[in-house]
Amino acid sequence: MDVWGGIPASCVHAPTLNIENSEFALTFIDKETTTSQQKQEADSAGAGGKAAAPCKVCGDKASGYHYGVTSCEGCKGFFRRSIQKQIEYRCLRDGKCLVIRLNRNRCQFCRFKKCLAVGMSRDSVRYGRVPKRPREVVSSESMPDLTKNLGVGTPTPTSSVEEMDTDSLQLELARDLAKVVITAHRNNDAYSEDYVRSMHLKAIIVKTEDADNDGNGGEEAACSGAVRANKLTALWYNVAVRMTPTVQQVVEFAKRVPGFNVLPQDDQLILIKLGFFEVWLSRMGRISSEATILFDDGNSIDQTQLELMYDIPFAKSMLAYTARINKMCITEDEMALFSATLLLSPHRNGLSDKDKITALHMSLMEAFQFVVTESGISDVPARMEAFAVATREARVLGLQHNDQLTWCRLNWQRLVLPALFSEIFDIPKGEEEDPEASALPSPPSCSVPQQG
Amino acid sequence: MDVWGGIPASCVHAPTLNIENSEFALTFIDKETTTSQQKQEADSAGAGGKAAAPCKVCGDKASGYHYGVTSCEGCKGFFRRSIQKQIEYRCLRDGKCLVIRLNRNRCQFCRFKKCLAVGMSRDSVRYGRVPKRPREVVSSESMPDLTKNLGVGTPTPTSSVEEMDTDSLQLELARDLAKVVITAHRNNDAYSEDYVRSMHLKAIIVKTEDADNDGNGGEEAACSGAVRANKLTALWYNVAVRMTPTVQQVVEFAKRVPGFNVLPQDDQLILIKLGFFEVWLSRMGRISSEATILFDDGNSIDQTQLELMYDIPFAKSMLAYTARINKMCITEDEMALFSATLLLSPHRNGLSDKDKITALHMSLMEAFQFVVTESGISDVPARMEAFAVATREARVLGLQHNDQLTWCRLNWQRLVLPALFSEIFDIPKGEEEDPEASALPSPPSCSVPQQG
DNA sequence: CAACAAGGTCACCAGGTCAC
DNA sequence: GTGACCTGGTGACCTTGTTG
Ligand SMILES: [Zn+2]
Ligand SMILES: [Zn+2]
Ligand SMILES: [Zn+2]
Ligand SMILES: [Zn+2]
Repeated sequence: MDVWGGIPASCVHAPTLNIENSEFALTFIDKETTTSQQKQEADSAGAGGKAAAPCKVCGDKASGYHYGVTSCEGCKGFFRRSIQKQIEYRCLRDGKCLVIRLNRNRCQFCRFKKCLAVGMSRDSVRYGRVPKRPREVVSSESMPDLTKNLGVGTPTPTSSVEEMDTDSLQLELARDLAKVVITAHRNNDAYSEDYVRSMHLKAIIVKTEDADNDGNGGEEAACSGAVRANKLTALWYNVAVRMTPTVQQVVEFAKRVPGFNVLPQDDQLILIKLGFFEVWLSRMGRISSEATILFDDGNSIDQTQLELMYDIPFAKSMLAYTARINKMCITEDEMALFSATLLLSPHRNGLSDKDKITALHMSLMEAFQFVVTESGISDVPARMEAFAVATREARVLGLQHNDQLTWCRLNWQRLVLPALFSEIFDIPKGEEEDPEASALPSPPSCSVPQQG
Repeated sequence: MDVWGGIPASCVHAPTLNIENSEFALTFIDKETTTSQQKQEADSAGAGGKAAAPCKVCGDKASGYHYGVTSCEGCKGFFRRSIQKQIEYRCLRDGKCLVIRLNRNRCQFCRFKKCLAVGMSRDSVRYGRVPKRPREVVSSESMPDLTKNLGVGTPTPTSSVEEMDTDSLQLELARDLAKVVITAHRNNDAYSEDYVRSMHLKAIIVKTEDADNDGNGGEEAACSGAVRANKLTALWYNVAVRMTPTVQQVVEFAKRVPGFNVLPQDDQLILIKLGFFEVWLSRMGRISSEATILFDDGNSIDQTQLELMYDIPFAKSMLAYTARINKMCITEDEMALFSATLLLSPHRNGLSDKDKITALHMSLMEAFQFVVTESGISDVPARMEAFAVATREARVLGLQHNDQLTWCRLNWQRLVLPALFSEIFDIPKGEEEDPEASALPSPPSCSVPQQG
């Protein structure tokens, strides 16, 4: 067979082919249908078979649903070892290694980061037989106050996220959606743009007002158990008091994001509970520097204090993230859409109506892009990519944050925290019989990027 | 020793090839693998007594499966040290030293070369327990859905796949496509990333081996017709011999790009014939400088020689292009997608199914963008634009190259060129005479790792 | 029960070590 | 610089426990 001979005249000068020599020519473009056929039968199998599920972490063949994520045996084992032992991984490069099957073992740090990023968590385990409808385990128990806050209202002009046809229609919808989200943000944010601008410089000069007003003095005290506990109690109180109003704002904001309040109540709760910290920290980033986090009342908390409340890597990550946000000089319109996309994340564990949230998220991303485009910035894709990077970083922080609350959950009895704060972070409160508090998972604590 | 002028005079007219006198770095691959280690393939079966598995590099007793190859402790350690430090080896002889246990420490260059040739690579490591059941890899060559989607010609699949939205599905497809293309590239490229890195510096120090030592003295000699013809004959021979193995690799690569082999045969041939030079030159750019083009056997060709083979502007353009590519520090993953987009260019003349190729090209561009994004580079759009510029430059070169072959096509009778080379560049070739043609470098079907 | 996932197991290999 | 040897991480299987 003359593979070269079939070429159109325009391409061929002399269609002579020496079959003798060109044994490569024969293996060339020839058949090879044997292999492609055999793999088809192996893969497709029955109609609609779902044999080829890739690992969400590395893309290898997944062996099942491990720690809340479809993953392979390797990543499963790796994640298990990582959370069992207190392993501090470290990236030898910039912390952005690509994690694929071929090189997943080159950088443990980035592999673990990817595990967290795709949602792996000890809390996300699902035991027993797989449910018919996608459903997972989360502490979705009764939530009196928070539930009440969410209410039942449907006052927003929710544009149905059903069918979208034309590009222009899509653009129209994106613009409308953006407008609604921006308004919702403006009505539920303590900061005006001017306020942010005025505080921007102040953040640098504001003295760190120490929160330990318990009179124990020595800030570098050896942190004996008692002293440390007292300090922590005061710290958490001061932080919680200043954080709690934002919970209210974020809930109100979420309610006004079109489509949010038609979601199942449980899903709404999950989105708020798991998304709040990311949104809060992003808001903080607007006026915080890389040395401190500044609250809206002018008080700030510095790295030392954060390292006391959380662990050192996480504190550093928090500050790195706020510094990143700060550096981006995000406009309030962008912050509105960014917050919405953080909240309406379809990846949260336990969501029952993932499809709808995915659709919502897509619409929000379009609106986000619209806002960025309209802002007149030169390089829109770069800006969107910067937000994507920030989103990933925020997601990792959000996942880790849950584990950072162990001390609070263990010492809830000595803490004085606003009810809403305790609820949103699953911290035990009085009147609840909770002898199992000690059975909470121990802190995996892991590793955290340190780069700026 | 002068490689480029090293063709015996008797070869100029007579078709008898004496490859013994000429460097042929790639021949050793074939020689070794086919003769001494034929039964090596049986090790994967693992049936019964497999007592003495020989090292694929030196034949010593292997200690296991290291870097994707059954090898001994010595070669394992040698390869590890070679890729850890930036060691540049150099062969003191002709680059085809036999590597066996007794003399494996005689020439590091040839030992490392052999390691690479038998498939040693960081990407090929196999961790953990050896699978008892033959492993089913998702990626690699099994992508029925992807192929189907690409084959239909609609880059935006609308069919419902599980519970994925269109956007993430498209991203999923891009990722899968990228994975397949990258695997195809890795399996069909003489250079591993480690090899490129190790050769990178060497390119600078390699001396330009001049071609004119034919005794005519003055290098600026007026190049009388006969002299020039002899020089050109030798030059073309040496270049062609070193270029030809890449043809096979590019063909194999193309065949593994999803959707390629469902194209009409004629279109496949057109794409390869018109795209090969661009892909080849891009590959060369990885290890070439702006002064020379370096082949994988360590020999290089400089501007003067290029100007002899082609014309002066084209030679300059070639070197400018390789310099550009070199400067971009393209990763192997990027090279994979870049090569694919070069090959699957819908603009080639004579294509019958342009629509399908256009769709393929679009999908590849998405996968390309995905790879660049995932690489963690800061400015993705700028990077993509750089590749777009390179693509345009390559296209111009590809078009011009066809005209640069005039001398070859006119003087085909005095030339001795590999059949495949003549075919892909439409250089006339004598009828199937040559009983000696079988002495041609046997098809280097070499070097494909293919671990089990 | 059957299906399914966490955790354990231990055959494996990358990388380091240190007499040569 | 080499390679026999060691240590620690890896992942294909296996065991144990949970859930429908
Ligand atoms: Zn994995
Ligand atoms: Zn890394
Ligand atoms: Zn060996
Ligand atoms: Zn040598």
